[in-house]
Amino acid sequence: MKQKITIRDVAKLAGVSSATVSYVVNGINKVSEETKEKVFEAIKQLDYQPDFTAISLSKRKSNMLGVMMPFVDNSLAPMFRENYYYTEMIGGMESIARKNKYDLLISGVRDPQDCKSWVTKRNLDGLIFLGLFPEALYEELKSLDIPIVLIDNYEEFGKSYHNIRIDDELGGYLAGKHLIERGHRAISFIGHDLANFPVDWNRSNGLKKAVTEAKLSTDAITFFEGKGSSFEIGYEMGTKLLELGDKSTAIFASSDILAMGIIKALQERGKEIPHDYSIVGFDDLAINMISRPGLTTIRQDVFNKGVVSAQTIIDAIEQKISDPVHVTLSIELVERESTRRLE
Amino acid sequence: MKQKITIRDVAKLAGVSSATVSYVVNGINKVSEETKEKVFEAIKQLDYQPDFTAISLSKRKSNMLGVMMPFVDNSLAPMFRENYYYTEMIGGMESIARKNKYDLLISGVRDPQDCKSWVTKRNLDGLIFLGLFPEALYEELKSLDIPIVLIDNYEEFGKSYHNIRIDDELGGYLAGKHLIERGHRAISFIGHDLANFPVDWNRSNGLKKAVTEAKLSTDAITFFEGKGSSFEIGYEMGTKLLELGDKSTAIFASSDILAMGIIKALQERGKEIPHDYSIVGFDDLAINMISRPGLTTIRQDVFNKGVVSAQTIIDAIEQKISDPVHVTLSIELVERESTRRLE
DNA sequence: TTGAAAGCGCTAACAG
DNA sequence: CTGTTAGCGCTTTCAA
Repeated sequence: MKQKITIRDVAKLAGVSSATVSYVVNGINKVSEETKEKVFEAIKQLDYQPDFTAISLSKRKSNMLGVMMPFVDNSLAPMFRENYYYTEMIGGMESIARKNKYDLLISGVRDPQDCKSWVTKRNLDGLIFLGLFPEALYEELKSLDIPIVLIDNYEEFGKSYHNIRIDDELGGYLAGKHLIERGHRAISFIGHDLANFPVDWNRSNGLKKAVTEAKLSTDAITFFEGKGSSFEIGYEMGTKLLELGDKSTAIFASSDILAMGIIKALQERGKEIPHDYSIVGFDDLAINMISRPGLTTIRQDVFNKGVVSAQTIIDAIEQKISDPVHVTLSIELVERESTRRLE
Repeated sequence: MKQKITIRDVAKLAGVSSATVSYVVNGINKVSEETKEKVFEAIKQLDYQPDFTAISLSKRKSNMLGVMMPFVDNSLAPMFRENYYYTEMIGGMESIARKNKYDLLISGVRDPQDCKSWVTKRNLDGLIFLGLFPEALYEELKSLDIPIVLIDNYEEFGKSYHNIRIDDELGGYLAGKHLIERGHRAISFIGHDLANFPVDWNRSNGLKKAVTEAKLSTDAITFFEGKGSSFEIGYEMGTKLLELGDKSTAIFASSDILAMGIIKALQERGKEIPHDYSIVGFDDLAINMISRPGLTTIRQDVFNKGVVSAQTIIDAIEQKISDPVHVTLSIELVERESTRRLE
């Protein structure tokens, strides 16, 4: 194996000290043009690559970002396999990270200790949290003094961190309004554990708001809660809805993937979408293109959410911002074929 | 910010030298039980976390694995957004990596230089390649002397690296046999640039084999080649197939996502699956659950492919293997509702 | 069985 | 403007 080219090799070849090389490499402006010239020449000749590990050690900065994902069944596998929401967002983060010469480290976390030690061991410069974690985790991390970005967080304690989200209530409202305007008077809401998941709770709340605004009784809504937000759960809920003989004409699902599961269940039982049920989803992920009929949904730009999150944390790391940043990204209803006007 | 706890703090508290602490931490067996005891006690008391960066610098080993993904349109975004094949596989890698205390770094590469410098800068211990890259890249990397795992590679030069793949030709053969046994005598193959993508070429070749074996003329197959393997391309190809007035009764698509695009195109033009066309896909990704009718496909365990790849590279890093390992994982045909027997 | 000390490659006072 | 030098936190000879 070839010997690694170090800053000293460059220094020697350029006939200067390693400090000078370091200055040049880091663009510290106190080196004469002439010397710079020589150094650059030597760098090119040797194909010198500064070692991030060493930089990291001496600067206490790794240029690495940690991305925390929730475990499902003690593993991240289901996340990667089925949570297209997260992978799409990670795509956005990656693009910004690379542009700024950061690398992304992705991990699931068991307990706060684990997480903290991961950050310490790897010298991570910042942390992005996808999903909900126990408050103790954030508490534990406070002492680390690195920027933290929370996505879709509504917790009180979350306010002291950077926050990137959308207006979930507005999303629910738009969905509700869309259905009500099309004559639906009995709507089923299908979401994930409303008591514990503020995102779904807010979406359902938006629906309620639309119903109230239209001067309908809130009985117009039937609530179904699953224990998760997967295709299978959607399928389960759809089946349940039929079994219960629910009389609603429209369904608002708190995520696209849930909606797809519901649609499958309904279609398998001979129901036609949108003839028998109008359905609205949420997110507008890339998988939507697969769905037939095309899914009417509340579109959020998930990729961009990743972009903004990564940019926020990098800005924070590089001291361009200090106070917690709270960003609310825009959403819109996209009408496709899964909803219809009730005659 | 709290001062970082170093090995010296532990040493001091335990009343030993830092070298001794290092021995204990690394399980180097030349420390008396008694001293070990004291050291462990001190570690616990201080909640000492060895710093990977420092370890990395002094051992020249980072415990980080690089995963290279191909760029699409100069970005990884489409990969994360739509290539469920890769994300599913990354899930598998992550699980093994974490178990072995490795972290995964994911990157796209522009040119060989870039890649090499990434490895050098980050001190990566190993590299996994998803997809096809120019040969020059691998050449460039040779001098780095780190283990490299290639996924789905059929190139001649790939033989000197570790290789994880399936028998793609067998897959094509199984698909073809399935269709032929069900009475289909005119089959369209839809794949990605056969001249340059051996995976698709092998799959099509398997189909040919089945056709030949059944003593049919190879005219029985019509080939369609798209420039990619996405839903959109599938849609495009499906449309084209109809426009050409192709008389085939069955379609073998070289990936599920392609198949879904094809199905969408056909269904939109009023064709019924499997009544008008029987369709077989390839991979059996999680998105398949969305498809209606359920897609008959060649199932490979993509998650497991990630697992095996990661395990292989870790074994190589830790010197448990030396010669290039070539693994061929098993596949099977999964029959669902998208294929039918021709009467 | 333990410790002193010289690195690993780079940065950043400080001195000149 | 440039160089000297002391770290960053850990490993690993080598000697005791």
